[in-house]
Amino acid sequence: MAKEYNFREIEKKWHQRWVEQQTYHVTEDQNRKKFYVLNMFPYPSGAGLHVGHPLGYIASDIYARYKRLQGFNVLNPMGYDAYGLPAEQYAIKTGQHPEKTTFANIERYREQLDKIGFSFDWDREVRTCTPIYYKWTQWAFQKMFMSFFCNKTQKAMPIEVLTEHFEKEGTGDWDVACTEEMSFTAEEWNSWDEKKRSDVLMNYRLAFMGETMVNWCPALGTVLANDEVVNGVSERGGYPVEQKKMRQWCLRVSAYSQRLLDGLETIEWSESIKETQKNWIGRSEGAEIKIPYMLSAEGEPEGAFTIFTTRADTMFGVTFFVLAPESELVDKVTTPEQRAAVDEYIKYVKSRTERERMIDHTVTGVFCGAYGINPITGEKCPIYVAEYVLAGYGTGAIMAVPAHDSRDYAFAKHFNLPIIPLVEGADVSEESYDAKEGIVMNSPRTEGGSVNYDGESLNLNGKTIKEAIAETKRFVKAHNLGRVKVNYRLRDAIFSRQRYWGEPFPVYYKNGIPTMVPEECLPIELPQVDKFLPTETGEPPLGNATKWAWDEKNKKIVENSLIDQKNVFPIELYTMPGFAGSSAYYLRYMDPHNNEALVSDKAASYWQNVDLYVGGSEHATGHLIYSRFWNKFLFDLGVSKKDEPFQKLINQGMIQGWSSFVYRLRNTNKFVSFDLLEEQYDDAKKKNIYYYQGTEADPVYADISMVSGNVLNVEKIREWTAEFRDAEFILNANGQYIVNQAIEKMSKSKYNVVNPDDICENYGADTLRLYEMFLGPIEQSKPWDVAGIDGCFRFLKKFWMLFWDKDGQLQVDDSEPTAENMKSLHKLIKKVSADIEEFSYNTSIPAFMVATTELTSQKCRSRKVLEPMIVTLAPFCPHIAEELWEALGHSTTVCDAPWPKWDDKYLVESMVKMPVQFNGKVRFTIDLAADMPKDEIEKAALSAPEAAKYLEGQQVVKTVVVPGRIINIVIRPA
RNA sequence: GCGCCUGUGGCGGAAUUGGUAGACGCGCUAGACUUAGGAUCUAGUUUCUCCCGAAGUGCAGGUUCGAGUCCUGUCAGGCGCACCA
Repeated sequence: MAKEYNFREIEKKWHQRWVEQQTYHVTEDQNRKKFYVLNMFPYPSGAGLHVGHPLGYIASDIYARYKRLQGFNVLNPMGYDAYGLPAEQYAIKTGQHPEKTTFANIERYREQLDKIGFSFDWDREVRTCTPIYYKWTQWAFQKMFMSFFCNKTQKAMPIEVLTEHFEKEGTGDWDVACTEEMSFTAEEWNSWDEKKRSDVLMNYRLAFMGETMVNWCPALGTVLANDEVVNGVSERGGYPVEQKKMRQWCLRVSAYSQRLLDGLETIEWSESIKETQKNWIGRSEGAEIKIPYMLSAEGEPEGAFTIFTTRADTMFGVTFFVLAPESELVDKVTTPEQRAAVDEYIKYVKSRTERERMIDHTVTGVFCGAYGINPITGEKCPIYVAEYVLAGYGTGAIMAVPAHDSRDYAFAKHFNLPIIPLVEGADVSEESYDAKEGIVMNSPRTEGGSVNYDGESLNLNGKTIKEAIAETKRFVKAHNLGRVKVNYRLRDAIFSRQRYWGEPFPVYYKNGIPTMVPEECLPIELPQVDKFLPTETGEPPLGNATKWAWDEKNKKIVENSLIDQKNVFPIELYTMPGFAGSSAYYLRYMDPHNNEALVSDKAASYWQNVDLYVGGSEHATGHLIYSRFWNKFLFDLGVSKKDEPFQKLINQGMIQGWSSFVYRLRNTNKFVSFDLLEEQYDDAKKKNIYYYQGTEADPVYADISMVSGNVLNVEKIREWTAEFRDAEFILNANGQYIVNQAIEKMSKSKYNVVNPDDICENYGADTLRLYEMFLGPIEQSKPWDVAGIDGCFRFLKKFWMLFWDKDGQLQVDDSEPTAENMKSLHKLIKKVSADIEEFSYNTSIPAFMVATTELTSQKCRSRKVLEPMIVTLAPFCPHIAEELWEALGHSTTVCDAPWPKWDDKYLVESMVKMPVQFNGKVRFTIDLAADMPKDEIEKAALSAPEAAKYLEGQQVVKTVVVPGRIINIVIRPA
């Protein structure tokens, strides 16, 4: 009887063994080099793991195991991003405490993960919702509150440094990051009371409370960060989002804009994700220019506002100015005559949702009545209010150059404003010329068309646009008309949410002043509430807590009834957003049980930062920005030891599922087979509409388990839900019901989820691991398709049979391997080593298959070949590798074996390959030994047996050695 | 509109620095062993052609002795940002 590959027994055995022997437990071993592998930790959703989740985990596990075999001390932890909206919404619906459902989901995740055989060190598990973990989230927030950012040194510093400065010099000319630029003297600062100083400091703190425009989602009852809003609706749930001015906690992420941009140059991330971050940060170099304005066409200027432009060269083409409707300036520049029109316009703008504004780009706007004076030309131009100018970017005011900006152009055409071309040869009769190329003209248009400052007036005619921009900036700066300015699109992150299931803020309100709970009292634990909804008075859910007040003297949380505003004060009702807990978790893994520090200096110094980070690219503008920001702050504090948290990033693609649709005739309970429907494209809705005998049919999801191929199992779907039980199914001529299929993201709501447990059950974890890697390049999205899984399973069976004879006896001996054996082995080692380094695991699997087939047909028995084979396979399929390793008589785990080294000497078969004739020449490819001199290459080529048949009877005229490994031999027929 | 990425058989996808295109798997075809096979094994499988042979990596050019790979243009698909001045 042959010995069967019994994966169930093998995998169960080794899962137990690994736990008993703590095979994957790591400590800070100073004698070994560290390697830190990290997966983006999952949110434990109620749906459990699907086959897409493990894709990245398997890829990183292979790398972690490979690095360990190479002798590195590998940290490969796992945990849970446990705060989140779904658990809270489930709680609102059912009354179940989110902690209960979250922990239940975590148990389920753990069970599923354990089946796949990862090398995680579970002793280091973190859960963001546990007090021991979020203590350090709160701690970091407090540190940010107690810090400001110096633009000169580009570093965070303690806020005391700034207050000392204010006491002595007021604002002075210290360039620090702030919400709005302020200017006050030391006397003023010293005269202010505590409340006023607190308000002023909010302008500088890295974590601050600010009155800002926020994305308010009424359906979710909370504010959202910019990256949580997609196409004007909430990312979760797809509810409408509106702009609202609210007091919220914010993080001054924008202070780090330049460092976030510069850091991208030092890390190994894909170009596309770096590009996405660059776009999101959105650096633009330009100039701010002061524009004096007057309320009537005659008279003296009454004030000035500032505009921002990247095209300073176009100052001579300005024909009007535009303010954002939300800008505070609007009020000042509106004349009594225009007041009614402006008010009405602003009312109109406010009535529009974010989404409407995004989709609809019709030209709207209104004249304010005032005129701005162009400081370069001295011309007076009308000031408009229009929604195409955004309050949040630049100064919320622009100079309009219709000839060279398409938005200004559309506006000018609509309101019949003049258009002045400034570039030679540019035709602006139909559209604007936006390109930054060409020679400047009309600048100035006439003699004296350029205002003289201190004996100098600007003339740009004949210059290239690039030169003209530089020259104008110089001019503006030299004559104090404005300043050179770099703007960033990156906004500060809104850091508070009106929800229950999140980290509470360690903040109480002392007579209206936000005050930090002392550090030694952390964490402030999330209070119990009986309802998870907002209170009747519209307070956030924490308003339902009855014991949520801070006793300042006794330093503890007490009943709300004790609030007296002398010793006992109310605690913050907001909670932190999802990204709070996930921003520094990689540091916590280094030292997860430490209650004295986020991470000890010793652990942080040893592990440094994450060498390899694996996760989805959907976090490009969220987590991956926040986390880099958070880390840079902690780096400034000296807690983190590296400026960038994630050295190398691999974005695994999504595994998509096949969704199936059945079609219900509208207002009936009849379902029609897809092939009987007529299809029509609807331009307005941009999708296909289906009809059956004139009645429209609506798609309904059918669970993937009820479909084989594209045929629906009608009996099964009847049992599925009540909706289908009594339905009538109209079948096609073959008596089948055909479904429509589409490839979509795997999701519970689309009924297309494939669970990895089934694969583990039927084929084993090793096959699942192998197959997920074999599906295609790790970074690509691809649909799940079980078609090829048998191939992987067959391979493992073949590999297994390499070791056992017909009677189930081990057939490995100590014989010397043949040259052929060694070639098969070393080819494999070379290929797999290179593939793992480059994350192209999908191509190492064929190499395994080829080597196994070759060694099987060679009847290889040699331990010297088969043992390294096992080690090479171990990162991919650890269970089968362990089993065989043990069978070969080893008492230690295969994880501690050395990774085999390949040797080229077994691979070079012959010196000369591929002789080809052309134009009287013969061309050879030669495998070069390391430093072979040129004349030896020639000699080898000419004397090679393969060359003989081409060179026989011919006269060699010339030989040319091309750099690389090509040699051309010119011959003349004898 | 701006930026980034990708185009190779029926399918997923391979092809060191430019060097025999289509590895490996799926599917398909034929055969073997079988009562049977959706088990296993063997052979074949880019296209055209009776064969010899020829063509062939979205399309059109270019560089090169030689291009899937490099360059230019173009088309198609995907992703990101988007009245960002």
